[in-house]
Amino acid sequence: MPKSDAPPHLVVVLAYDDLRTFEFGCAVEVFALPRPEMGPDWYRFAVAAAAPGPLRGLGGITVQADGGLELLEQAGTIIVPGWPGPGSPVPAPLVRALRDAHARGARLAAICGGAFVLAATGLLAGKRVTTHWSHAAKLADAYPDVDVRPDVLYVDEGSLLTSAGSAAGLDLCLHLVRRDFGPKAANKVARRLVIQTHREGGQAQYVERPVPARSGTRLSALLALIRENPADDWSIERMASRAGMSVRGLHRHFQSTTGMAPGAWLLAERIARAREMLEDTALTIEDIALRVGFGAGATLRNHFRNSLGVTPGAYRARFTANL
DNA sequence: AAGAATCTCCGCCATC
DNA sequence: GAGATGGCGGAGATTC
Repeated sequence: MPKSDAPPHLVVVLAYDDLRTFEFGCAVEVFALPRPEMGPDWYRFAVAAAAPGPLRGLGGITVQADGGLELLEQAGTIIVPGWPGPGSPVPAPLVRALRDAHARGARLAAICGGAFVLAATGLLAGKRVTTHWSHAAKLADAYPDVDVRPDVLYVDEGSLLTSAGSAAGLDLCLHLVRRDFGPKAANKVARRLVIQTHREGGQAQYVERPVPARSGTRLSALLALIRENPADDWSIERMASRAGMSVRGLHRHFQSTTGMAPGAWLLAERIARAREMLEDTALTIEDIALRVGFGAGATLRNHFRNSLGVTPGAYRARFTANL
């Protein structure tokens, strides 16, 4: 977490001619939106032009950057949102600016084809890296000393991060938020993203859908198991013994990887599942309750109402009416 | 619709 | 000495 006496962490996103607007948008969505609720330490944001000259984006828009490469000198994180093509040359001044920034301690994060830009700096040698699946082979050919992993969403090598195609850029950006501000903040941002794309009428709140845990976490096997069998009896004690830790330890691990207490996570998971069943099955609410692990329909109704602001019946009616 | 039994959460401290 | 871990207990939530 940034210290409160330092100026907030500056995120600089590169813009270039023929800009990949979708990848660019991922970074904007996470880092550039005003988020007063996140407090005064939240990121500052700027767009830097990778080269002089007019900048157009895919889709025909024109882009106005905040400045040129000099912005990279103050950046804590630099994001390369795609790149026009694997064969597109990376300008020497850009390479130099990225190297300097990295030497100074800045993080470099590439979305999709942006990995080619990072590779051109030579900093990726020996590192694990990913990119869009359709470019993976080209990247590996062009840079034999880079360890290309085509099958992951993103790779965190500390100060060098890369993500797979398009939308994986969101996962990468959320990952950065989690690193900087913790899982709770990442969940908040993630939830916001969903609200904006799926906005429904009224003030209905959304279940906190937990940010997926990094695989390899001590908890990830347990979480998967619970998701497969939500109806089982998942007392805290049973979860703990499944995960091979004490109850207290389970609490702590849940908090740190998920941002929620075990019970709260389980509840959110069961409600999310119930919601899916309301949407695409005709099961009775009683049935759904049992299948997702509530002891009775009344319990489901209570929790559903509490976290979504609608009764299950009303939710189903509205959902099917909106189809 | 209300209440008693049970479970969960989390700060605190000792321990490894 | 920092960092993770485990146990305890009480306020509060949950269940039926």
